[in-house]
Amino acid sequence: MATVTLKQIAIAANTSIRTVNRALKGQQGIGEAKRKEILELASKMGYTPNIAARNLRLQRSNFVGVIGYKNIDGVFSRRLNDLVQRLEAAGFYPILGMPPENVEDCRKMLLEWSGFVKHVVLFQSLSEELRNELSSLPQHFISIDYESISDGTSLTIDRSSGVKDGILHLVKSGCKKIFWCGKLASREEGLRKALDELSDAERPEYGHIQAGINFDDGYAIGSDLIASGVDAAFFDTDRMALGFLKYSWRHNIKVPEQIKVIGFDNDTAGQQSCPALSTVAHPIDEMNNKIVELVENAHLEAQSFEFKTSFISRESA
Amino acid sequence: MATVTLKQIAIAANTSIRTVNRALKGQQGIGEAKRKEILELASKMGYTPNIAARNLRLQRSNFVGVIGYKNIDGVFSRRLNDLVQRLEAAGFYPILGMPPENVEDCRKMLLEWSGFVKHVVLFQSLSEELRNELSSLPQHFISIDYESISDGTSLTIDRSSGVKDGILHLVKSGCKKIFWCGKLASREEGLRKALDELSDAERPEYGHIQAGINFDDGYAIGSDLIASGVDAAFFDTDRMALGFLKYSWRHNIKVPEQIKVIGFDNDTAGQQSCPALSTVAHPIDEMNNKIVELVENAHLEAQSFEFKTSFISRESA
DNA sequence: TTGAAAGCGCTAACAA
DNA sequence: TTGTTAGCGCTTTCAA
Repeated sequence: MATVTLKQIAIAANTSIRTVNRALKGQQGIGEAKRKEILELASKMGYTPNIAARNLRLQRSNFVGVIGYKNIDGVFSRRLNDLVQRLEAAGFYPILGMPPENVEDCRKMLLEWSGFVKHVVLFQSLSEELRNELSSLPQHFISIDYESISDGTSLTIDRSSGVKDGILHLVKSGCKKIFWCGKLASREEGLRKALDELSDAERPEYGHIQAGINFDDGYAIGSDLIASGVDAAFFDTDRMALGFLKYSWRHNIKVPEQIKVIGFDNDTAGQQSCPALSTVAHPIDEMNNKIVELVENAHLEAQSFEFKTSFISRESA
Repeated sequence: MATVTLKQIAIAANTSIRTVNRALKGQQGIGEAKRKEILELASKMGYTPNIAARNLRLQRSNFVGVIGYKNIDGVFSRRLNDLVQRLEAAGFYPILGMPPENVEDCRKMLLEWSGFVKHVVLFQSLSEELRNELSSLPQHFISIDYESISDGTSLTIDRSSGVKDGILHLVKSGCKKIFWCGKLASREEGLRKALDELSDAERPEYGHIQAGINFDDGYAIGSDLIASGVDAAFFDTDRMALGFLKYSWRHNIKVPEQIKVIGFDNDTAGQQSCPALSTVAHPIDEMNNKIVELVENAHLEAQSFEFKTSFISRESA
């Protein structure tokens, strides 16, 4: 912890705190000789300003709370990485917290942050109970992608836009029978939009396999999917699509020749898979820009913004 | 930011700050009736203690600086994820910083943290210039895996142990000709140790392909590696091994039937690849335990500790 | 040009 | 049982 203080320098220089402060801050109203002397002394003594004390005095904060996913791997890690860089460029640093298990833990964590943090970015869906609890806390909440805290601002993601483009891409590539695998309503909405946009002649046959959204789930539905005789499948997540890729690899099914595959999330693993996975990407840059803007300008009113996902075509479709 | 203060409650309750403080802290020396009244008032007014002020007064800190990799994806993200959880359980929260580009930026960042943070965990190799600079700062540095800051403590990883076990595993599986692909000395050391440990009869033929350590590099050396007629290859990183997997997939080479493959890092992508990648894992749990221990006990003396990597056998070898 | 002093919100020794 | 007060390290107003 900071160890040498203004006072100590003042004593050593046989002057007042105010004068030392002037010298250090490069302010007017101090003789050149004295300034130089103090500066040298400060550097010799290894002075470091205590920003915590400064912020207390100035009622400022240079930290931003970030509450993330349990599993930092995956999309969240890329989002966070980008956010950290942008915040840093603006002179802010993130304080990281895991999403709370219960109301108690959550309250405790945020109280530990109080006085340090004005804004908290929430990358996590929270129970209504928790959201109510939070709205009574002094911080301003920026919810990413989920229900906003009352009085907080929210940035949401339109997942359907990228899915729609993906499906249209499949149709343009000649697919006649497309299945949706998974269970997330946000994805289905994209599917629907694409189908609605197509004429009766263009519209492919469409089906749905209900399934979980992890690697193993994608693997598990492999045989059903193949049995259905589809041209193409859209999966709720990349992990899931990767699971299906594993299935088709084991059973000698060629992707995309026999069946085209699209995932969702733009995970790193999908960029490196065989074949490389076509996917839907989150609007990371745009959202993070907005977050930094809100933090910098200390916007504390409730607002909301929406951002669109986009389709990325790679080897699998 | 916290908005209602002890003073405000004191005024509202028509008493002194000290009494309010006693009530809130559950301390002795206050009448039951008064305590109850104050507690109710505080909750009605939405009081939140300002921890920044408390810490300033108590000369304490509940944050830990963490300087990470540029790219938070990969091993680092898993390490960080685990560390955040452990720190939180101990009542600490990480402040995240990107590894600095230059001495200026680094100094600036750490100065912004002063007063908030006693310990800074460094997950990044730093130039000697930077390390010297840091040793003059008030924080205590815990270097993970790299040259330590003078007066700091360091936790290092013995990468060779896991590599050695991987190679021995290959030999036990009957491999007669093994190549090392990459360029990292830490990996070669493991190879050497394995070869030294084997008798002349057991020792496989051994070769080396010099290469970069990314996905594309692994792909690029595919043809050379196949041409060499090896039955197993060890790659410096999982990304690289994944690149080779892509090559072999494209050229219809069966892994592990024709060639066994081992990577390094235990990346998520390698758990999901086809085939699942055998790899060498970092000692994440043990290291993070030690970090939390150091932070909790406010160990400020220079120390060093070493941790071992371990081999994980999956489908590719 | 220089310094005394108040105060950010909190804790705790000490006095009443 | 209650209150006064000093002080953590800093900034800044105001007076000298």
